[in-house]
Amino acid sequence: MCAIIFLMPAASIRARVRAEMTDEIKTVARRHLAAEGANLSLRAVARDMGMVSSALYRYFASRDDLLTALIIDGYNDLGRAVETADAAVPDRARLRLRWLSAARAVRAWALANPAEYALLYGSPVPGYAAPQDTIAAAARTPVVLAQILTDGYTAGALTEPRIQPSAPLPGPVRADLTRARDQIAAGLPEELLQAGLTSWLQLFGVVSFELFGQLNNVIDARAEFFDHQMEQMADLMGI
Amino acid sequence: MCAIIFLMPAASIRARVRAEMTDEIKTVARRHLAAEGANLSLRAVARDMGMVSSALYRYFASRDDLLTALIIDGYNDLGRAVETADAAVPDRARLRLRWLSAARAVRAWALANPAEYALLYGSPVPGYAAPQDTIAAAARTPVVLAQILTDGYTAGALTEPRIQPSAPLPGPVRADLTRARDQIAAGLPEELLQAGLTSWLQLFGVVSFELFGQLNNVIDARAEFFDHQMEQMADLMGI
DNA sequence: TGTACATCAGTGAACGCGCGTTCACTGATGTAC
DNA sequence: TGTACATCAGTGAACGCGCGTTCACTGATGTAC
Repeated sequence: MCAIIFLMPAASIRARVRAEMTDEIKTVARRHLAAEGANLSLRAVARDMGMVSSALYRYFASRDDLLTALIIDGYNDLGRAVETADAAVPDRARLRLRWLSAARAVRAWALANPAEYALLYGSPVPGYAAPQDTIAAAARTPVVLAQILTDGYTAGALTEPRIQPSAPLPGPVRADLTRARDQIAAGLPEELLQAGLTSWLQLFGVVSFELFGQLNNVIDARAEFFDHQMEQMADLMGI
Repeated sequence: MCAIIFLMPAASIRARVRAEMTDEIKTVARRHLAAEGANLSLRAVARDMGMVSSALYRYFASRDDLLTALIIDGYNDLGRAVETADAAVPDRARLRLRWLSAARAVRAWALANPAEYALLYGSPVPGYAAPQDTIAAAARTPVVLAQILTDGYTAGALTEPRIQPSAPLPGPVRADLTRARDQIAAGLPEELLQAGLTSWLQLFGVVSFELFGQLNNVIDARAEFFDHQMEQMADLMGI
């Protein structure tokens, strides 16, 4: 018993320290990202940690690997925030409230972590190609939004978007939506998913424009504007 | 007469060569932007032109100045494309067609000039602050979109968005819209401008998501999807 | 019309930085017998 | 329980690059008298 208590931790202490170091590197890197945009410098991170730059290679095989880890963390962090915001609405049938809550969580996270947001949703970093590993993490936020619609549809509260588009879905688009539906929103009619997609685009469009400066000198009442846009999207989805 | 013909050009020949050089520098810089993203290197541009890097300082006071020039050119180029697309619709009363034409011009320009698009609408370049000079050029595209609505309103074909939001415009947002209206869309009701803003956001949201890779593995039928989104926005505006 | 002078584009060297990555190494910690 | 060996984190020097910007200069072109 004693042997287990004292030997097991001894075995994993190195692993634990390693995990802590890895986390600290990412934390420092995130701070640098915030200060300098996507020009992340390994040497600067190492300097900040009081290490020699080559030491980082014990934790990440390359600068790109560190970037990838930051991106995955970012998607997960945002996804978690959105999930939490949605889950915070006790009455699961109040779809509009859930949508607003989730949307506000996206904006709040983006404002709190502008550099990471830019890393995820801004222009691609030159010379960096995001690996497939990021996909699952990136999907968390859309999954929450789709779930809101699916819940409404399953409960019968939602049958089609309140606002009918004047033109039917083009065939190829419908095919894309069917595929997406089967992955993250089982059973949802394509028309509803389409309205959800529009809302998803609007959500990130507004946040990106606000963060990247396109709303400067245009809209000052940022929070009110955002809320109004999201209300409008709720209208569009019919929730 | 001969004196004028031969002396005047002599005086301006230096100016003309200078203008041509300036243009060539920008052209080469644009090519580099396309290849490497926002990490524009003066030395690389000079190398490509067969010049020594310090020679560029005869034309641009600094790297930031060159970037600013590229940004202004970009906004103007995009604006010109959108203006042309709008003007290409002979029947000025066909608002929906004008909107679709202008929107498609934005997407086409972005796909043809992805790096410049990223420079204008992507994450801000680290350490670079866009000067006020860019504002007028940046406004060209929104002005076209606002003009379409203003034309419809002036002609009486358009009185309010076809889709009434469930909530009225919040006061501060209305104030922002009034100010924007007085600048670029004289006489337009705030509600219509608001619908236009939503469409503007959606337009650039879709284009950015497509360009920055967020639609990968989601939507393959890019052009059809885009058109459908824009039709939907036309519905929203009531044009 | 011809000459002296001013303007200007471009050169080449230098300053003072930065970067990612590799590699042989030291010394501490963990493992197996 | 003690000892020999293996694993691993971190070092420090180096490689081979890159960058923006300044500055004194040359030599051609344009201007004024």
